[in-house]
Amino acid sequence: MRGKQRYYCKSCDYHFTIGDENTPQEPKRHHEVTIMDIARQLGISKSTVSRALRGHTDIHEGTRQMILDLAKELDYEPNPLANALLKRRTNIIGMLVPEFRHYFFPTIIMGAQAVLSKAGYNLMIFQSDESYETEVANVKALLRSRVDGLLVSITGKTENFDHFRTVLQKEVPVVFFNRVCPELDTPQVIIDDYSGAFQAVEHLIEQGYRRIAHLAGPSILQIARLRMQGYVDALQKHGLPMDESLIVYHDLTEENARLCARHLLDLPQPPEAIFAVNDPSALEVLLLAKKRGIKVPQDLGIVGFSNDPVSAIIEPSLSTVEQPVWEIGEQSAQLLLEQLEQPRLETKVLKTRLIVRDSSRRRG
Amino acid sequence: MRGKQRYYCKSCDYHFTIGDENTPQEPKRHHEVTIMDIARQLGISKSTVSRALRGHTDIHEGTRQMILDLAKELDYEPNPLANALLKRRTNIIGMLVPEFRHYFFPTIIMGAQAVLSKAGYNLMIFQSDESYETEVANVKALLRSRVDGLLVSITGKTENFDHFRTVLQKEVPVVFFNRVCPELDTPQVIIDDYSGAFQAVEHLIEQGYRRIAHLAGPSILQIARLRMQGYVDALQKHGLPMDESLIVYHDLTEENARLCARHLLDLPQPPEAIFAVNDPSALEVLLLAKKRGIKVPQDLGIVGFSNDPVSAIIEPSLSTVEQPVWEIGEQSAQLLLEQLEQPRLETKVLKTRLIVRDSSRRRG
DNA sequence: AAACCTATCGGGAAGGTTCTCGAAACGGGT
DNA sequence: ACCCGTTTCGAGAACCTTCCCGATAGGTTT
Repeated sequence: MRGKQRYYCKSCDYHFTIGDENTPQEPKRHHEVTIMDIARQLGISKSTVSRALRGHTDIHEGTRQMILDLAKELDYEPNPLANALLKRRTNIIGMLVPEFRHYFFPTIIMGAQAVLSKAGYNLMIFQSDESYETEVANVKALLRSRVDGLLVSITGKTENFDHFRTVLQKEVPVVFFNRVCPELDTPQVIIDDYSGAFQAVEHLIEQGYRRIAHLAGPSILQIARLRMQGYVDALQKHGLPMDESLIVYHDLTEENARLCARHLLDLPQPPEAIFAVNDPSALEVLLLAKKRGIKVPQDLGIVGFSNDPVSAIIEPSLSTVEQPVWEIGEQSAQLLLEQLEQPRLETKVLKTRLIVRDSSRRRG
Repeated sequence: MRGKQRYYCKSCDYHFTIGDENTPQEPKRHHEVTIMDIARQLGISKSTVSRALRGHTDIHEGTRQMILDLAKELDYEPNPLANALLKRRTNIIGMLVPEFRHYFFPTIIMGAQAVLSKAGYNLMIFQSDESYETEVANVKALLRSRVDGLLVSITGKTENFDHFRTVLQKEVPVVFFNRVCPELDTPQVIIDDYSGAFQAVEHLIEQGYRRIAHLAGPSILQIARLRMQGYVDALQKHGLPMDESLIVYHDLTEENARLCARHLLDLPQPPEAIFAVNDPSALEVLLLAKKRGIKVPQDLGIVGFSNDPVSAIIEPSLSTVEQPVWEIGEQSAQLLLEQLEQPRLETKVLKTRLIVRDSSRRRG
């Protein structure tokens, strides 16, 4: 069996036998080692090889060893394409994020990747760049690629969810994280945005700020609505009036955040403090205030959301609401893996924590 | 032809005909619309359908329309797995970066993705986390996934390149960018590190700094060696002595950068200025200096490399050498696409530009 | 009328794997 | 010597597509 003449094609890493049959079969033009090669050399069937490699039970121990040895010697790698075609499983997870310039989504991706690669899945990442059309196109592309599941954080402009309905119709599981979809029954990973925002605004009130503005996100996003609600309720709890003119919505792009910051500081009666929906936009406020010589925190208090690393090193350092970013990735991936086993609805809510820094501390 | 009774399985989005043959064939358990479905319903062969869909020529115009119409009606999507299996092309490009917490690599990825997705390729991204073992494992995983090509930036610890030799042996094209592999004949996208570093150090000298240290990268990396050489030559040109004790190497991790920064500032006779191999490490120096009350730029000049957005907003703002990050991604992808057509050696060198900011300006 | 040409289409293999079903082989019991 | 249960293995279909090679039909030419 094992003693046959084996040849090795150096240029392309291909092993083959000559005189196996009486036909001196020459090496095929392009050779990837397949289970058929192993079977031929061992004079057995491909079924047997497949079973041995797969660790199936009813295989003679000697035969299995022969196969395993030869497979290692030939450096055999199973072809995932053939497998995927047969099993309708690519072992690829699609991930869709709005952007990854800042630290937030990259970190989530890393968390997800850690979990998924341990489970034998690879990641295909797309970014919608806050464009609804791109998001739809990306979902389509992901579906075309036959990914096994989807990890999604939607854009700030996504109002129509038909593209995700298509996904669910094809029985491809979807887990939303951070920016979730409220009208679809899918598992989600979110944080307690409401209480995070509430704490942040209450903290500002405690520091003596009264006219507190909110640089909000697009109200179609749940995170934006919840943070807004936290803001509103905190004001109300402390008997402060809510001034509509102090609420300004932005679409989560950098330029737009800059515009909104200017709008707020240009107000005839500018706010004493600003609670921003995320750190990048809070940062825009902070930078503009610095440029104009507005004293932070004395004349303007600022609190952001998410604890971007920049917030700690900017001067004055930015108060913010920390959220477990890496863990969001992990949990989302974990949830998706469970969906792949058995679909069931589940929402994970992670905790936030207020980090008070210099941008909002003007007492004790 | 078209008038046959068609049924539609709502739960799984499957169209089928009954009474097509005399056997009332019921819908298969799991149904994805295939070209066979189209062929069956039209009473033609799958070859014809395939050709019509592929835009082949010798097909009757009427037939083609029928096929195209039905394909659209059934929402047919070609199965890329079957195609990939047959053509040995997955249309997936593997990308391997050391990390993507900072702005640098994410931006490169975005640039590459823009080019690749336009060309019909998808991206599979891995990060080695500055670990050689992870890099090797990732390359293997990418190869197992049968990617069509590789876009790689190596770790700071990669001395052995056998894993990339394996890739080339399998005739999978590789393009290195930023952190390239010197001993392999592959296309690369780099920047003029040498002159960038030279300018940076010369600028420090012009500002009157004399004892200039270099927080270097691992010397096995070409970028680190070139930047080091620029540093050395700039000193020499201006007749400054080179003090070995002022050169300290770090492995590009954050913790290690912090250690090295401390080491430099703890020196019995500390440097007057520090040129760092990249912005994140320059930032560590800056932060430590601030913490210790060392005046920047008066008592310590600092210049980084890469122009991370944080550098512009930190206080004092960080002088740095700008490089066209997005373009590195674009060009790498472009080069890889060319490799896929026809392998040929090419190295693209992009320009850098010194940006002088507050951390190094103490004159004029 | 026979031969030929062109336009259009079908059959079947290939790509690499897994899985079902069934078939040998072998040992032991009667 | 026959039957039966196990153990071990092989044949072939299926997954979905593309492509090569022929085949058929109709019309055209001689």
